[in-house]
Amino acid sequence: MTRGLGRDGGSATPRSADVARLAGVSQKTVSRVLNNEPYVSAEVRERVLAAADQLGYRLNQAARALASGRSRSIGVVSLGTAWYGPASLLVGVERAVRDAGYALRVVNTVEGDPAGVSGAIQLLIEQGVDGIVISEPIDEGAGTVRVGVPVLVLGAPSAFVAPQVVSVGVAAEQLARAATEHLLDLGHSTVHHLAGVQRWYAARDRLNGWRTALRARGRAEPPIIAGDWTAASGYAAGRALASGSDVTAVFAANDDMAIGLIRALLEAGRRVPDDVSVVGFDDIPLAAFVTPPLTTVRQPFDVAAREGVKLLVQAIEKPDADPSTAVDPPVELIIRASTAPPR
Amino acid sequence: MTRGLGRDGGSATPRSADVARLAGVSQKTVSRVLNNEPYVSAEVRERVLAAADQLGYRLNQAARALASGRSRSIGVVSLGTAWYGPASLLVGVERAVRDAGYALRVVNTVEGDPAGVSGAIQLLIEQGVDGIVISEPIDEGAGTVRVGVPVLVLGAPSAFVAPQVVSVGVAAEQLARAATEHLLDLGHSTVHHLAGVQRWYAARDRLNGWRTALRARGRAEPPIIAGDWTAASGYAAGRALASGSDVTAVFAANDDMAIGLIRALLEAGRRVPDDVSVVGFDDIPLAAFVTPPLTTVRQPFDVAAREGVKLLVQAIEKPDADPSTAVDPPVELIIRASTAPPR
DNA sequence: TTGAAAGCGCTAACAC
DNA sequence: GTGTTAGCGCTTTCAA
Repeated sequence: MTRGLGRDGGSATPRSADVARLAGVSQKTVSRVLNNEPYVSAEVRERVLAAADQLGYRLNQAARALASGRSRSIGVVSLGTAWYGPASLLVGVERAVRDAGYALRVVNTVEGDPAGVSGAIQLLIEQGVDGIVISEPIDEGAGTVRVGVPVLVLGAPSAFVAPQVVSVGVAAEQLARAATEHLLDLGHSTVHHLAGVQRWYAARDRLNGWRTALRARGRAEPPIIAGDWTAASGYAAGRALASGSDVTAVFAANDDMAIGLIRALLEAGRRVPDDVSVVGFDDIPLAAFVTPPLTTVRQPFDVAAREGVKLLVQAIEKPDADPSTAVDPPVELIIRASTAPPR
Repeated sequence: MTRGLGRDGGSATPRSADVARLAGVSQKTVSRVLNNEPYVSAEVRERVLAAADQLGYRLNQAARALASGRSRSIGVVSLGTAWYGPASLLVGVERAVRDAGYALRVVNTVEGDPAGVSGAIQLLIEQGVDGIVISEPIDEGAGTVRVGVPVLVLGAPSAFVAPQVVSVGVAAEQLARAATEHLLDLGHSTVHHLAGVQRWYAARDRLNGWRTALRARGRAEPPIIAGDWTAASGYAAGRALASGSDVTAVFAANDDMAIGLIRALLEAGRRVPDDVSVVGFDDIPLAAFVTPPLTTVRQPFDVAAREGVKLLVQAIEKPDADPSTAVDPPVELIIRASTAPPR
């Protein structure tokens, strides 16, 4: 693989031996300097760095990976959607991985893909990643997946066997509970739940948080309304719900469904929040600008990604160290205008 | 780099020599089979494949990259945001790259990052990518960037010097023109434009399309309203606009701004579309579910990504072939309820 | 504190 | 059709 200016950018790509020659040292010394190894005199270090700079030298990562057995790259398995949650998580992961000095490789899974997560992991393993991030896992019913490198599961614990499995939550359950309690605190006798796709652990977490809040106060648990994360499914749920006059409060598993739901409610002549209060989940950028502005909860994606990757890198670089546990990020409930006390 | 089950998944990771031994052939023959090279008898091929399967053999990509000078990976420079446009493009690129048999490496740029796009490209080059995708480039004023591998620019042409530069548009200009013409066709005497950040080529394309439509009909060109892509900036623009009673039609450079704009208009007592018609850009999943449902245009992200990556792979694998040009995807205008004839 | 030699696991070029 | 011989550009011993 050619590098620097690349394929045939005029002169041949310099290698570490060229740098060594120019600096008047051995090739190994160049390697030492480039890897910040000790036992190099400051004077030699300077000389090597200057030579490398002069030549426009860039390290060949493939050679390094082959010789060292480590690729300094991390792979992420992400959902192949442009939805706000997964997309935000990916942005956070990229940032954290780059800051840690690793390269990022991405493989998306698509709904209905037979290979699924384990297929994506296989692809990443072949590419020689040092660690794997599973972003917002879904339950594929495939049982346990065995992996030979440390794994970080972001979003919800899942079934993996690996040298080390780090799991960092995105506070979904606490947030769902907080959202439900907000509605209860407002005086609603109970709260309906418009759920996400239950194969997603994220959907289960939200459902569990809702259920926990209800039970803690001894409230009736209304039948769950099934959604599929899309605004269209929220809209369909809203049409069905509009006829049930006993519904005064709904907690939707994401903002898109909440917005679809509200639209259907409005069309059916039910006012929000006067007749029905609605809480969403995600705090998408638009949440403050829909009508009415949406009360919702915000997931700490950036914190989760940063903390999680930190732990993953630790597991990669110090396999024997005790896995330190991640901090629980603060729960953020954003109260806007889609919730009010019942009439 | 250890592979297969990985780091220390019980037994040592098998190499091609192990497969060769088991199959009773030379190591080179294994290589031939694995690379689908000709001149291998069907019988031997079977035997090798069976042996590889039995051993759970996985090719070591680092070794392959080092020996062949090609990494079979493509790097993408993307914006570090979870916004719908960039996120959709990334999903499309990942899909297309994987389907082409390449691995994907991602480096995001962040607003205000001094290294910017050229820094991201450097990182990718060091990682040994065979080609680079620039997703939705922005003008950093850094002049021309030199790269040694083929480059695909997705969204708008930009300044690159590379062995081959492929540019595939996402039809932004035609779509902006169609959006503006829709408003004109409805009978509006002119159309205001709520623009995106002008450093983004995407924003310039939309502005140009709007301007072209106006000029083609000899209409007055109202002063441009500056936005920053966010709903908040659309909201601010809406408040300012609400007082100008001459405004009857607005084309916003994305849906988020359109939605913020509409909200401000509504709050100020101006009805949409009765008093003011609004067209957005992107067709985000929520566009159909806001109030009123948003008339907008849809960018062919998936087509652009697929076509673009096809051309890029061609440039990588057949550097001397004539660069075939991409097809122009069809323009899609989605008329919903935020536009109507002026009163 | 530095250097020489020996691979890492593949593909490339050439022989047979 | 198949095998042999050399590397790819680094890191890892081990010596000095």
